[in-house]
Amino acid sequence: MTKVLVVDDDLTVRDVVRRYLELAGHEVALADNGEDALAWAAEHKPDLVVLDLMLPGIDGLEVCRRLRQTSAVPVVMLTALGEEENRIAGLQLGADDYVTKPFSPRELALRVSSVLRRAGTVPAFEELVDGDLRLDATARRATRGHVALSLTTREFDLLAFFLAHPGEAFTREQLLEKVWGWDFGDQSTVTVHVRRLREKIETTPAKPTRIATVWGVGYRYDRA
Amino acid sequence: MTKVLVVDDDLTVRDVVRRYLELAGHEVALADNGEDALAWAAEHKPDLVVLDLMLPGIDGLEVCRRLRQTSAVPVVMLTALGEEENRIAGLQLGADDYVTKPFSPRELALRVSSVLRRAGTVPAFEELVDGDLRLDATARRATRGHVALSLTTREFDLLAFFLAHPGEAFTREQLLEKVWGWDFGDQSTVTVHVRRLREKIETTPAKPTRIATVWGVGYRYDRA
DNA sequence: GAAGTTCTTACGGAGTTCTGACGGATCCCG
DNA sequence: CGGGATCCGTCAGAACTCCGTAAGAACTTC
Repeated sequence: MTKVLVVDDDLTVRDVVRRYLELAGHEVALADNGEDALAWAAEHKPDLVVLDLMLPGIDGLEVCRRLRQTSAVPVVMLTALGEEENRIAGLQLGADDYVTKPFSPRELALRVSSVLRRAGTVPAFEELVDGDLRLDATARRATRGHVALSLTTREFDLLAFFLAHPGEAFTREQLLEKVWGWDFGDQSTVTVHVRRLREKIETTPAKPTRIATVWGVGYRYDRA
Repeated sequence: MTKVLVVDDDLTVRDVVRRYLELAGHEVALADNGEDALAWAAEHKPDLVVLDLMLPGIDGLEVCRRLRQTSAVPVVMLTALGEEENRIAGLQLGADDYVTKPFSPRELALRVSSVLRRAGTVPAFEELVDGDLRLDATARRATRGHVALSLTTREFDLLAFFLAHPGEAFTREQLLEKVWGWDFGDQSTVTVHVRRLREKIETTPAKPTRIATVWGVGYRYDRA
């Protein structure tokens, strides 16, 4: 498991980012200021740091500079619009990528994965396989036998989660939390996505053999 | 047997939660305030704590914090809707999962099992086995030999209870209380469900060998 | 054989899941 | 910028499953 340190003074940002990174399989630590971030990083050696540019006390640029004095840890910068000059400075200081606020958390998670891959922290290929079903997490590509499945982002995430937890029953609420990252919401969202996914991976969608309905509970993925 | 401590100031909640957790095979202790909970936990080392956020005296967050000072016991938080901020704080303090009130007791039991599994307290698959009958609580799946049994929720719960208490005779009233969680009700409900269950697990339903009728009393499960 | 108990069957309501459709949002390409 | 396609979440109605109840038949006990 890769350790990612997220540094931002905004609680909401921290929380959203944390959730998405965890969803992507990272272990996440949080800090709301530069001092704590540096202290934590010195002790725990994170695999990557997500760093807000604007911070109370020591600002992001300075944090980045100091991080680089002692390690080569990859850094992804969060910059607000109109901080162009700083962003350029950040890149020169060795930030490996940057994301502009307001940003989509999913995009951030993607960039983080991409940087980790480039840095060689994470293997280039991560596969989930069950029977003739094959899911390449890195390329975000799915195949059944030799046929490519055109799954949407959500469908891919959902199937990936199922493949990672075969034989375990989950409620819609749990799936909503684990896959969508929502704490509340319409559970029929799950129902419909399961249906769409079945449409694509089941031989007979009306009589599913892979994604089983657990009546009164939710769904369960059964290995072939 | 795993020991679970349930902390809630509402008697009804405690009672319902207790019943469902016992049904899932846990040993349950109750506390209605933080002080008692901490004292009990210090002495008895529970495997997991179900903790209400709103408590008289020491609140749930503080209880969680103190628990964590002395042990790594997993915590599942109960939060009311609209306590979003607290919930987030709870997770940061190390709650392993949370359930929002009003919650389905069945879902809570599922989450508890899930957390215990993640924590490694409990093996990945918890099975009740008798002869060729096999009942997987995690997957909520039942098989006989290699054939999957399509049990309904009630049937599953009923069979699980029987398998957990083989050779012991129960009155319909007791079953109604232990499995249904009812304090009163039509006892023929039990009769009919036993019949339906026999239909699915007995070789010759009319001459049952597993679920025996104890005339004038109720039923008893006999190991194969 | 009578009384009490259990078995069996059937039914309707409640709850759950499935299905198809719709409108908004986003992305892509011209 | 526009236009089109895709994807996503929501909804409402249909279809289905499950459950509790009732009522008569069959069985056990005395």
